[in-house]
Formats: sequence, structure tokens, C-alpha cells
Amino acid sequence: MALEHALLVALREKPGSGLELTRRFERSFGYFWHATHQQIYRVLGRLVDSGDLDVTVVAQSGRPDKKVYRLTPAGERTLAAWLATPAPLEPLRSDVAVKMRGAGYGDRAAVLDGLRAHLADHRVRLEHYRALAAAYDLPPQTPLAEVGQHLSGAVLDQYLVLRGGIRLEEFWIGWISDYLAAHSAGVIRTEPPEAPTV
Amino acid sequence: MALEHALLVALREKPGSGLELTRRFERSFGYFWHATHQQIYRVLGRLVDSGDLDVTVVAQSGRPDKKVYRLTPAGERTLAAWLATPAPLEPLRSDVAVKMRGAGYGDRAAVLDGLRAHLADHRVRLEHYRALAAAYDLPPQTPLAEVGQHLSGAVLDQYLVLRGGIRLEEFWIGWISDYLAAHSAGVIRTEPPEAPTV
DNA sequence: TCACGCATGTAACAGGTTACATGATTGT
DNA sequence: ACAATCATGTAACCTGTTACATGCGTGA
Repeated sequence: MALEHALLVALREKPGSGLELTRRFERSFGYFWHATHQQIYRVLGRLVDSGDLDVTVVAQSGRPDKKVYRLTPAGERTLAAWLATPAPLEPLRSDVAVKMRGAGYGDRAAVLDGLRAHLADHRVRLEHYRALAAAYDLPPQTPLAEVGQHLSGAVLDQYLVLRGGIRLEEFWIGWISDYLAAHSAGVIRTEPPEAPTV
Repeated sequence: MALEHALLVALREKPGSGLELTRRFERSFGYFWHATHQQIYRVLGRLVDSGDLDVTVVAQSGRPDKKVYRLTPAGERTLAAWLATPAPLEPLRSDVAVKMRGAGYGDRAAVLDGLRAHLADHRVRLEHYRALAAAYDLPPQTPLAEVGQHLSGAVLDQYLVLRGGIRLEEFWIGWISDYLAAHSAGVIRTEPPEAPTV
């Protein structure tokens, strides 16, 4: 799995402690990788054992000490080697799709309610990501092929991954909206406007 | 996890054996849920133990016997109960995103090659899904809100999930294309047309 | 007889989730 | 004194992946 590699990328960008990494995975990293602190601590320990990371204990005033992790030269080689290996197509697993497909075998109204809640969540996330993207201060309507002239290096890559997060939210919103639209029409068909209850 | 529920939906649509289910998960189910036969056999056994499925051994001419699984009334209740529970937002995990974000810490050309291969795979899948969608024989340009007037019940839900599969492939193609476009521009900037090597 | 496809499984392992545990310091 | 936050972890469990195993029947 690639939590190892996600951590290597995150620490290569900036060294940090377990809790700091947990925060990053809740925020900017969170739109394409999820991990809990328990898992992060476990993997950090493993990466130290394998020599990819080293640790420095940093004393803090008014706070418990923290362990700051950093890539070793071996860790940089590990990361570079992983980047060069082809990634297999990632299989999708979507509870939402299973529910959509199975909705007819239960209470369809309840499934539709669940989908509406999902839709609202995705809209919130989309706005959040758009706000993050706005912070990159690109000229309005910058064509993608020219983004490379305004941003570069790690910042450009971060921006492009963020755009993926935005596209993903748009995908969810589009899909769920499609489903709801098709099934609202079903409701209208059952009580057609030609026969109002007046 | 929901492999249990995916199997319940699949078997509710049509009873079948372990291998038949494996085939279905490679095909139509495959665009939103993935599972290997080992895992399917294990979960089928568990669902029989819990009383959600029952089994009939069916003798076949010229082939080994097969075990056909079918939902029990209890299984139908289990499925209906699950459908009514709200699904949490599914956290994304994308190796591709990690590689995009980390590309600068390794051989970027290799990462870009991997992405081009991904892109080609997604285009193939998209064409495949579009062919599947065409088999639903809808009038061309049918607005989504009217799809419910041509299809209904389980078939409508299948169609809508398939549309999600199509949207997902379009998402990947869009995202990866964005990334490649931004980085091709980067290459041009490094070797600008104003200074040709003549 | 040998390879192939059908059909079903077991075993070992890796990864992820949930629940619980500990200790320090700051603010009320 | 008590709750909240920072900071790090352990343990048990569940899910998913990979590799291997078995037996039957068909056709070359």
C-alpha cells in the first residue's frame, strides 16, 4: 500500500511529527489520502526501522516533546524508486453505488434522503477546495497549459492535485444529481401534473 | 465493509454461484466494486452462517457441481436495513495523486509516462462503458429527467450506476490530461521555441 | 496423457479501523 | 479540581491480497 509513500512525500515536502502529519492528512493531503493517527504512528515506526526516516526529539515550551521525522538519503531513494514504478489501475469501491443499484430492494425514499445528504456534503467540500485553489492567486481564466508559467515545482504539483480534488467533487455532485433527477421524474410520472389533486 | 451488501444486491438481482458472482464482479459490477473469488467465497460462507443466504447444490452436465446462493427472507431484511442506514462519506485514496504530488522528488518523466499509460487505460474503459450504455437503447439525447420514462426499477438503477462509471472515467481522463497539459507547458518553457538548437 | 477451463476452496500476510491507554500542560 | 488540548502509543479485530491446492471433465 502507499500510506508509506504518502508519508514519504509529505515529509519530503516538510518534516514533521506524528500529530502534525495527522493534521495534514485531515487537511490538504486529505482530499486524496486518508489516514488516522494510529496508522500514521505505526507506519512512521516501520519507516524508521527500515532506515527511510530518522527522528529528532524536539522539546517544546509549555507542551509535551514531539518527535520530528525526516527523510534519510535512503528514504529519498525509496521514494524515487516508488515514483518510477508504474501504478496499477485503482479499483473503485463505492458504497453509494451499491445503494443506488440496490435501492429498489428497500426503502427507496430513505436511500434518496441519504443521497441528498451526500450531495450537500460534497457541495461543501467543493466550495472549500475552490477557496483553497483561489489562494494560489492565479490570473482569472488562466488556461491549464499556462499554469506552468505561473507556478512551478512542488507548488504546481500541489495545485494540480487540488484541481483533481475539485474535479472529483464535481463528479460526485454530477452523479448523485443525475440519480436524483431521474428518480424525481419517476415521482412526477406517478403523480403527473396533468392530473392535479384540486 | 460492504462486500457483504454488494453480494446481497447482486444475488437479489439474480441468484448465482461463487464463480458466476466473480464473473459479474469482473464485468458489470466491476465498475463500482471489485472483489476476488477468494474473498467472495469467504463472504458467501459467512452470509450462509448468518442465515442471510441459502445454498442449493446444482448438478451440471459435463461440468462440476455448483452451489447456487440465494437470499433468504432474513437476507432481504438485512439488505433493506442496510439500505436505510446513512452511508458515511467515502474517503478517497489515490496512488496516482500521491505520485503527482511527489513527482518532483523523483524522475518526473517516468511519472508522466505512467500517467499516459493510465490515461490510455481509462479511455479504453470509457469506451467500454459507453458501449454498455448504448445497449440500453434509449432515444438519442434523452434528458436525464426523462430516463425514468423509458427505464424503470432495477434496470433504471443499473443504468444510472453505469452513468456514474462513465462520469468517473471522464473525471480521471480530465484530471490526468490537466496534469499532463500543465507539465508539457513546463517542458516548452525549459526549451523555448525562441531559442532553437540550430 | 497433457493442457485447459470450470468450480471451490485454504493459509499466510498486509493494511486499515476501532477502542482503549497514558501523561503532560493550559485554562476555568 | 476538572475539562480540554497536545502528543504518543497498544491491542484486537476486520478486510483485502497473494499464493497455493484440489478435483472434475473436455478436447488435442
